[in-house]
Amino acid sequence: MKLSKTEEELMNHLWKLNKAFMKDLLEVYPEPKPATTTVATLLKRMTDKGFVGYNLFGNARQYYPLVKKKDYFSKHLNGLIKTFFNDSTSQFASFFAKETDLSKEELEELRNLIDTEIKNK
Amino acid sequence: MKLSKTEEELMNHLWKLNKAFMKDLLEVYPEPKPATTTVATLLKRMTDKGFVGYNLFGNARQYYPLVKKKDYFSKHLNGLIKTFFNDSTSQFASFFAKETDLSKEELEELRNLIDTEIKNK
DNA sequence: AAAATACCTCTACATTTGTAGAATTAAAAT
DNA sequence: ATTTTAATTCTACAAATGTAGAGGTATTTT
Repeated sequence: MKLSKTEEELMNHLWKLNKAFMKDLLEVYPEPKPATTTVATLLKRMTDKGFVGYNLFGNARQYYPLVKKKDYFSKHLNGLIKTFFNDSTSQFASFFAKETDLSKEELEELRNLIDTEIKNK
Repeated sequence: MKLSKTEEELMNHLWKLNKAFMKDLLEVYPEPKPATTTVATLLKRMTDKGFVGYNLFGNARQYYPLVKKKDYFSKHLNGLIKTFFNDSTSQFASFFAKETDLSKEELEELRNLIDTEIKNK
């Protein structure tokens, strides 16, 4: 199962907040904020899809993510890579290194990261 | 404008083939193949959205992509990065380096690529 | 030429998505 | 206790998506 674009956005807020009531979620939306019921609908759908859980406080709910961002994103990225790069991560990697607009500093940082990864293998 | 998931898949076939008639496109689908009309509908929608063009040969069309895979994908990836990494490419990069399952060899290759990129800056 | 093939457009329809009003309920504030 | 606030569920509806039948035309095959 997958989240839709708007659901993903909301999920992302939830990942940041970790735990949140409706109010908190509405707050992070920029103007013009969606209607409360809109967010409520989304949360309901996301709950049905198994991505969100909650604890009751009176009749209100404190929502929290049921999937880790990392996991969700990994799967996602793999889908992308599968679709666009014949399922080849390294093909994607080289695309990324070339086409992305990282600064020299960021690239150097990335290289260091990769070096560390290499040592751990 | 954006392509839907299924449209993307078809687009990807088109990128691979570069130029293709219906027949060619149907061929690349694994069993169970979709109905011809299904693919036709998709192609029509994609044409309307401006992602696909064609040349007439009799009443048949030879379709071709109007956007480069690279460009399409870049935009796409940026969307992802925006959604999940606070719009920070380098944050994504480090996620990628850590979470991806590249082999030592692939990582080394990637590092070399990055080195080259650094030199070009 | 007749038949078969390929492929197009139109139409259709169920699902999913984006958005939100109406009605309701529980908790908080006065 | 009454009003206000926050949040929920139900219902609704337009647009987008996935899928494909029906019907028509051009091209190729026999």
